[in-house]
Amino acid sequence: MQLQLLDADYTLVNGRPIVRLFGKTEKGETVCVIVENVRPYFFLHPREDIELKDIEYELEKNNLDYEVVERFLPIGWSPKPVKMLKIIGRDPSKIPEIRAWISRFGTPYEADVLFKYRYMVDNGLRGMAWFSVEGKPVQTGTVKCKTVCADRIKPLEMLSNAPLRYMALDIECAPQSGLPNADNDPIIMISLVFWPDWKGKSSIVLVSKHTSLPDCIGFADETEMLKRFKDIMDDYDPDIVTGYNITNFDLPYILRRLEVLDLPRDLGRAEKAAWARKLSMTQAITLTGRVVVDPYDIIRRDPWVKLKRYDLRTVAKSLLGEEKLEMSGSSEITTLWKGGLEDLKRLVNYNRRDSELAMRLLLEKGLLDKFFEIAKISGLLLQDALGGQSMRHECKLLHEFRKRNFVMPCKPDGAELTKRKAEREEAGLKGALVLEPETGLHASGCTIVLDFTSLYPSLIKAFNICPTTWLKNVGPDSPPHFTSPFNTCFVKPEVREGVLPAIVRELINTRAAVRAQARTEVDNEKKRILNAKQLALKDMANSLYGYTGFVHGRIYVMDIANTITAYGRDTITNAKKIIEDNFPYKVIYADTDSTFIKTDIVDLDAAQEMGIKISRFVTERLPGLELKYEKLFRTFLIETKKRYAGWCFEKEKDGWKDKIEMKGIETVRRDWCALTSETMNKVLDIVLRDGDVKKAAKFVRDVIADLIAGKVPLEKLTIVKGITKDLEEYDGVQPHVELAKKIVSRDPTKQRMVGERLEYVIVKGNALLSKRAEDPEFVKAKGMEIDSTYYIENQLLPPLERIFESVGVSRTELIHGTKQMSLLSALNGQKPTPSPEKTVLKSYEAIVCRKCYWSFRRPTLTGVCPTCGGQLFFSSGTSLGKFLEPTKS
DNA sequence: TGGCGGCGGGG
DNA sequence: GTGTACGCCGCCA
Repeated sequence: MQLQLLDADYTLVNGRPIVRLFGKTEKGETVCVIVENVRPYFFLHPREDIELKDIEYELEKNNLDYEVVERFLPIGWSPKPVKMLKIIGRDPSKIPEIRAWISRFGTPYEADVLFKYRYMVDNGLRGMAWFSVEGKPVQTGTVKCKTVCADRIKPLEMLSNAPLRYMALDIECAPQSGLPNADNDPIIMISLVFWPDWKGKSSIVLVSKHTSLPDCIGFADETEMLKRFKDIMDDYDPDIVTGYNITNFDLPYILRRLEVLDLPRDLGRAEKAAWARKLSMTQAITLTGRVVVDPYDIIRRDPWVKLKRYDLRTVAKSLLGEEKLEMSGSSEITTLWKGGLEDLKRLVNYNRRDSELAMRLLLEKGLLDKFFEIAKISGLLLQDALGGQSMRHECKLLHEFRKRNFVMPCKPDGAELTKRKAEREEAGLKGALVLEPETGLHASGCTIVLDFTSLYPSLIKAFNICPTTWLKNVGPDSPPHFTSPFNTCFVKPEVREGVLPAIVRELINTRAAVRAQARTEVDNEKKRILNAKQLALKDMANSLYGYTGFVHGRIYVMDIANTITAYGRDTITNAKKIIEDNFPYKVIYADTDSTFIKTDIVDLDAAQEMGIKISRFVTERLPGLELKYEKLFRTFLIETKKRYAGWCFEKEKDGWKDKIEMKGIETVRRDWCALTSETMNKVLDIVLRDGDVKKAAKFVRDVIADLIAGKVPLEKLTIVKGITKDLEEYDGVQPHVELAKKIVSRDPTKQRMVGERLEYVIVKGNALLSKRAEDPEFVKAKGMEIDSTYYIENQLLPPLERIFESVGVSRTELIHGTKQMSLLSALNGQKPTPSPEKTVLKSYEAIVCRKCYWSFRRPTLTGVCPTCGGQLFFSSGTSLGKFLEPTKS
């Protein structure tokens, strides 16, 4: 039988552990493979002064077996392995105790590896990978699916994935007041969406009162409903359980309700009760044999998805173009629940839609694809592959260390952690090099961006950087080695290839092969898997460096993390020098692994050609590394380190494609109103595409004028913030909290505002700013006036000022000529006339008339503006509008 | 610049 | 379950 490994756990039978592997056949059947006769173990490296017989006595006393084995120590190069004890126990859960007392004899290794992983690693099994089983069917009474007792298990190499069953769920509850509390507030409704269908239905809504609405099942009460919910779980038997924010809300809530109502909680494929453990903020839910997938978790952590908010409404809208149904908070749910048939119908539809959206996000956006591959590469079970980065590397390293006869250190305990943190505090981990940018607008020629491909992984590989190759003490007898810019030494690969370098090599080579394969693959399903796989390989390679500097990691050695970044800084500095020594261009900015080269080339094709030429030139001179042409900016504006925007051009099959690209300059932020975001975008657009700073400044003045004239619609001025706790609990004054208090005092039916999301605008008045937050509807109804000064000062100008300052337009110039000028000056006690000395000049590309904004390439002979006689000042790129050649796009 | 405090998603 | 772990943003000094 061939199975794809979906999940695993262990359980004790007659005091002895058995491993249970939950696998899927090619046809989608679920099989639980039972493995007997596996014992927990770990390694002990005894102290020099300890005699074997000292330990032997203790081991015997505690009914433990042992073997003397030879293993390499993980930190620091040594030519020979050392003698260690492999301590073999019986009950995995007893290992921590054993480890605690045995530590007085030496250093334990791998004493904290989860038992299921111990087995998997020892047998070459990886999550979502295939394996073959020979065995006999058995009945256990504890596992709900077909069960086989294994005689022989062998890992297999297969690309395909078994068909899985998905179930999305969403609950509703009607709290009496405020936030729902699982101890008291019942679940009123559960929507379930199935893929593929369950009994011909794609969805069903369970309702905790009698109803005859279509595709619904009504029950006498919550208890009956929950009983049926579990029955459906067992009957449909999903592999994947999903739902929006289910890990943090729905599942823990359901589990608590089952507990309160004294109902069984075995929602998985075995007898074990499902359980939720609280981490720092998020929880983790374990359903044996199934995988809980929360689209919220995945989307929020996806670096490609940048949204203002990550609620289901925003996410569904932007990723699926789909709307959530209208519902104005939990108080409305309670109202509808108490209402008539139409109300119930609306609630049911609302409930059903949320499950549908979660399911669609998961399936249509292929959210799991990459994680399947991460599981296969790292060896983690799918459930764990959905978690953080560190576990992936830990698992991968465990596999690779074992293959080479190395042992893995345990995770740091509290004392070790304190030590590491102190060490870091003192010596510090020096990061990447970020060059001080030449701020301002660069518009006279294209700015070329060249990136080192996978810089840190390449460095690890090129210089054999690894704890296992690290020469702690270098002497005349030391084997051939590299000496790093951090003054650390690593033996050369011909002496021994490090484990990290080997992992990186495999990841990089496999990725290249997978990408090549993906290009020629015609089958769409296979192509999708291959693409997910290359992304997973890239993720793994790029985050390996991070693991070497991860305080909670098993191979944390600050010297190694420091070595990698030191090589990185050296590399980028070298690249800059090579470029500037050999080409007539300047590197105006560089960050970690990318360089920005300013040229005088206006033609896009010529600029790209030059970029490729430079990248080849540099690559030839830096062995083991590749500097690659990335993209070009026709115009490029940089404010500070890490904050820039550019008119980006990328050549595609059907010609040049352009867009405005921004890094660090946020045009969307949840505490900004729409007007700010819109104005920011428009300003960058004018500056970069038209190259016309004066036009951009005028645009801002117009917006300010509209604002003062009250012509800006309220919707664009609305700021949204949520009330998260009882109003009395807030200390300090915040606008939305003050508004909530007002709403409560105006409307006695409103009790608590917890959980409400408030929209507000700031109105004119003499009171403190926070006290002047108002409900937009109330403002409309009462015809109140908004506080334009607030919007200009606090919303519009701060982000805009930074942009304009970098192109040499000061705040005073920005608002010059608007009524606001005098208004603000009066407020700030400033002189109303712009003072030229205060004008910020950072980049000098043009000379502009202060009065009419006409611009010149050189200072005029008279020293004043020939058109209007106005005073001239230096600016950057202001005259661009006149000499920018139209491009092919 | 750095440290502190609050908040996220869900109903 | 042989585990014990956030990370960003705004405010204020």
